[in-house]
Amino acid sequence: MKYSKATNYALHTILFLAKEAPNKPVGVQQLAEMQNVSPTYLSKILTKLVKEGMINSVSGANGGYTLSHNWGDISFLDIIHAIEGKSSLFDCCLYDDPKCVIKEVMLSAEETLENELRNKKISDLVKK
Amino acid sequence: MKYSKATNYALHTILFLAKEAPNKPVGVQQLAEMQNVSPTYLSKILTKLVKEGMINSVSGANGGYTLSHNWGDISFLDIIHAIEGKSSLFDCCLYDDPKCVIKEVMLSAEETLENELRNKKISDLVKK
DNA sequence: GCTATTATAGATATGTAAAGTCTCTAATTG
DNA sequence: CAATTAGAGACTTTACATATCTATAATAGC
Repeated sequence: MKYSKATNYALHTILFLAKEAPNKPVGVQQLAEMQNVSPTYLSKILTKLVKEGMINSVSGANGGYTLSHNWGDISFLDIIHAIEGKSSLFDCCLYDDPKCVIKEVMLSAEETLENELRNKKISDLVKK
Repeated sequence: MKYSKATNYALHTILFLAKEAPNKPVGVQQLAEMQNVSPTYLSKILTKLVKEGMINSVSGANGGYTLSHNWGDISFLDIIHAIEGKSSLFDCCLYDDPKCVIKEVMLSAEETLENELRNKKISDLVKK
């Protein structure tokens, strides 16, 4: 099990926007070159972030992507969920036994992980 | 990203052995039926646990799998590592920037997760 | 309004890893 | 020796991530 490269691209893109260009739009071309990934693929990833309201897109010449106004609240977990989906890390017990003790342990661990990622905001990394 | 079904099978198998048959060998046939998985596939998974010393195998008639003598120490993390491998959940930064702040956050979160899973022993679930 | 630029959408392709099967071999019991 | 059981290796199938390609839609600047 691994986080996807797409998540990696999404995190780095948002961090870049926050650090380098909080206001003016940056084209996917530039963002893609920086990360050595194809523009069309990155664009597909960024569209997910747009739909979740984390970034805005502007079509047309001099367009690109900007952070949404409330970007200060964006957490690592938000970005991960936007890209990877929100389903549980662990699918246990074919017939979905609600009392499965293994499931309980795994879900509790997952919650701990999510709490830590929820408390880490992109804006925390910009301040320094 | 998800934990594999193989991990699920491994966890359930070890818990079953701990609860129902801490000493006498149980054949893969029976273990597989319980979990609705093919015996050869489950056997492949259990062989990994044998190699990590968590369970023992006995060939021949009336053979099967038993827990190793020190099974009381086996943690969720041990089993997960045996099946999924030990590599990091997050591969960041193509050129492996050692100062990447995103990587730092992700690795720290992963460590938190692993700590919780390391502290959960299979034996904790048997006592109740 | 025209053209260049840029994002979005959809279809399709490729690569890789998980999940599972099949068959043969090795070990053990009785 | 025969029956039973685990282990090993080659192989297949399935699913999903990772793209790529092409066409469409929106916007800016002239």
